[in-house]
Amino acid sequence: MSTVDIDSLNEAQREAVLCTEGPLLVLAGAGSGKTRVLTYRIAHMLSDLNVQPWQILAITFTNKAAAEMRERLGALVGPAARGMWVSTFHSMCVRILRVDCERLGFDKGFTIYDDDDSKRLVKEIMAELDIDPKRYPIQNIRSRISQAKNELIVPGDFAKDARDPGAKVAARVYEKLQQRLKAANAFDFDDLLVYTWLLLKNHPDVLEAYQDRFRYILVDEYQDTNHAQYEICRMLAAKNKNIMVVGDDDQSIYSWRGADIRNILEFEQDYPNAHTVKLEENYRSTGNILAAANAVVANNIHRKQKRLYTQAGEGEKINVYMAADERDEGRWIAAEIEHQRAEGIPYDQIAVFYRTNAQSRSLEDMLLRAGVPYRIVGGTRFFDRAEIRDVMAYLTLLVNPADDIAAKRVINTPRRGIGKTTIEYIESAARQASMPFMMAAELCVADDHLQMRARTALGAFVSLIEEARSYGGDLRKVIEAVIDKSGLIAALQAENTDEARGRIENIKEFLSVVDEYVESHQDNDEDAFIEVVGTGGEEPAGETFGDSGTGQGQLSMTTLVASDSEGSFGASGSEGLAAIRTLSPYSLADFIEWVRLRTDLDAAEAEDGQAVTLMTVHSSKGLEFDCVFVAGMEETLFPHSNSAHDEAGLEEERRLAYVAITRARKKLYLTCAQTRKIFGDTVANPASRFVGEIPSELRRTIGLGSSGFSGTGWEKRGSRRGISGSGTEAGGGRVFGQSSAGGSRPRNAGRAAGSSFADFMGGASSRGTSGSGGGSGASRSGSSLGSSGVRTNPNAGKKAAANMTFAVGDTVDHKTFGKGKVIKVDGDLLHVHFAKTGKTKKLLKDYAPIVKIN
DNA sequence: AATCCCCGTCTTTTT
DNA sequence: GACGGGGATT
Repeated sequence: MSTVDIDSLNEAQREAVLCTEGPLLVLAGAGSGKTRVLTYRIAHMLSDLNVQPWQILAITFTNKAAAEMRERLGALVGPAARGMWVSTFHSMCVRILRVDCERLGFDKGFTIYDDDDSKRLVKEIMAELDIDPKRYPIQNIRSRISQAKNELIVPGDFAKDARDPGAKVAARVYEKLQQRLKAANAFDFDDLLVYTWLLLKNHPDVLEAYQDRFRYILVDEYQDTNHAQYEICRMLAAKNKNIMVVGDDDQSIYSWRGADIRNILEFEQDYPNAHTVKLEENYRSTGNILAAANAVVANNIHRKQKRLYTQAGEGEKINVYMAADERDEGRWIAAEIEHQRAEGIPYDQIAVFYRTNAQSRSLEDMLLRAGVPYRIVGGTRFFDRAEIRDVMAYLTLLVNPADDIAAKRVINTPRRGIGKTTIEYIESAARQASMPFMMAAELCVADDHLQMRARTALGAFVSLIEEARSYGGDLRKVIEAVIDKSGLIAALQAENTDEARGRIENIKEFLSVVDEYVESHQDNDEDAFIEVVGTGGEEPAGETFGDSGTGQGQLSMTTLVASDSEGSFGASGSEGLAAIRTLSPYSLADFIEWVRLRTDLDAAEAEDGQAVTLMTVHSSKGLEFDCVFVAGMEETLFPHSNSAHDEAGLEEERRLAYVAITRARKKLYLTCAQTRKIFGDTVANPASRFVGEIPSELRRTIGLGSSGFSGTGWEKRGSRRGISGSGTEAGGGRVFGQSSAGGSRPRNAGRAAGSSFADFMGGASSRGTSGSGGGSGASRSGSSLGSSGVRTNPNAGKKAAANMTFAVGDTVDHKTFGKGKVIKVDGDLLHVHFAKTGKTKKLLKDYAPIVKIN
């Protein structure tokens, strides 16, 4: 009778699927069929329990996860899932705010500030408040503010509790930041959560409408929720208490973003009658891979005890490759990928993970040279490119004239002769009249304090924007016209450089993103009447912020928001239910919103299919591959030195390693490089302790130093037998040769293999690895991994301050300033007085070229 | 107003 | 080693 094949589930999975009423906590180990449970549960509700799709709210963390769930649901129940809400926390908040943000004093045309925008704004504010960014680094202030927002601490309370000077400064910035954001009719990422919380908290009717609408709530990756997200969930679920949360404390890797593991650990306290289900059978990985993952994460003290098991066979051992340097590492990975491919594993079943985005460079380079097709997920994102941001700023400015950051970005981009003085003049005019920058700019056209040249240029810009606001019709055509009128393309063409041509290509690519958007939202209008259920059928179309007084053609783009009439239609049918608006393929505002909440451009990836995937470990969460490489398994990189100082940080790094390992189905490779270029310097780091935490019988070491490697790298260094004299000498020479060769090589210097063959082959140590891969031919003569950096790198002598500790009174030797005395230690920051200059310098202990003298 | 060059900072991870 | 900011130069 059921359309859902319950029998294909194991007992625990079935229990979770069938338990639809009341609070439910599902502890789902890696690869235990979590997504399957989620989708089956929803399908079960829809087809067996007569639950309406719009009564279900499924929340995920990434767009990727949301897309996957939607897809799998579609496959399971087809169109029955229409109108159901599967979204990320952030896009859910945007939609809620779009409907009722006026109650919070925002206009419906609000825009979303991404990281870069918000950073610019904070920078501006700090300049206005005359705060020295040297003393109070912007990211430090921003992260304090962000933390406060995640904890739902409003500026007033934050200021009250501010004790240290940094917090006090942050409090001032925080207060002003919120004012400025509101004036700009903008939310930053954190605000989306905070304001949604405020809305629900202060407007019981709104809250109730959503509570009535969302009778069933499902939250994925619950271990990654922060306090704000937790509160929003709690409020939404308070009435019906039908909330299911799924998570795994071992996969909590976002504490730096405010994720609070307690949310999952204390779920049972929040909901005393909560049902708990544990999914402990792993269906993904081989026995060895799972055993390795379990062994690593077992070193964490703060975790829920659990045992993940599999019925699969042992499978292959885990391969640990010791590379000479990061280029050798990339080269070997490329060769091994080809090898695996020859064995029948398709490219898209192979992934290479790394801890930091910076590592992707050398990996990319080597894959490119080896001709291995790859695609990168995340990293320097398409939408972060300057030219794309420029285009976006133009579009944003049309929809939200109050967006000062957007206005200032494009007022002189491309150059049109509006310089610093003019901009500053407009700024002060805007501040005095407390009006948006753009409005002040309009007035300044007629201001004779400004030079005629500037006024003419300004006038051209203002009318350009005003004219663009009158465009209407097909979204793609509108955007094309805006780009054309902006002069961006023309300016790039005039540059006539390869770089500029690349940028033009990117803008063209952007237009195909527009097409993609239009296409994928085409059918939204048809089912909008299911989805759009108005609280009061309001949603006035075409109303925009502030500029109604300026006359001129009103924004026809927002007039084109389609679902208005249908919204009212829906409202008449279902009184009191919360309004949800879908994205319209005709609305510029909706398009901008869509782009803003999009972090990955991997929708376009599906077609090319045949490529290896490169990404950070963080973005790998939730995915799986037959064959996984984890590059850069070295101390200071993974675990990252910034996290390795305290136990909590280290445990999170370990969970990260756990996530990486458990992505692999059949084959797992861990690689580390004996030396690596970081900040332009060659440094040597021992192998990651996480490698050593994998029982040696589960792994097989290949490559350099495989004979001498005994596993633990870090704590055993120095006592290692493998440090042979000859190896060290060879290593030293090579490092020297390599750094100069590497330095002179132009990046992306084409694929002319002939000229760079020697370069490609690198140093002597990589001789055996280039061609057929497999690592069998790798040199075994090299020095052991983990021999100290000072030894292998002659330059490192004065740079190996990392992991060293300093105390007040220590004497240090600085590469350029000579001898100095530590007079203050402030975390990683050292205050050092140098006799030679007579000055006190603040140095970061991990970066400064200093060495302790005893 | 635009460009160039020097300097310090920096790289965790993302919605 | 890259990038942005600040200052000097054109």
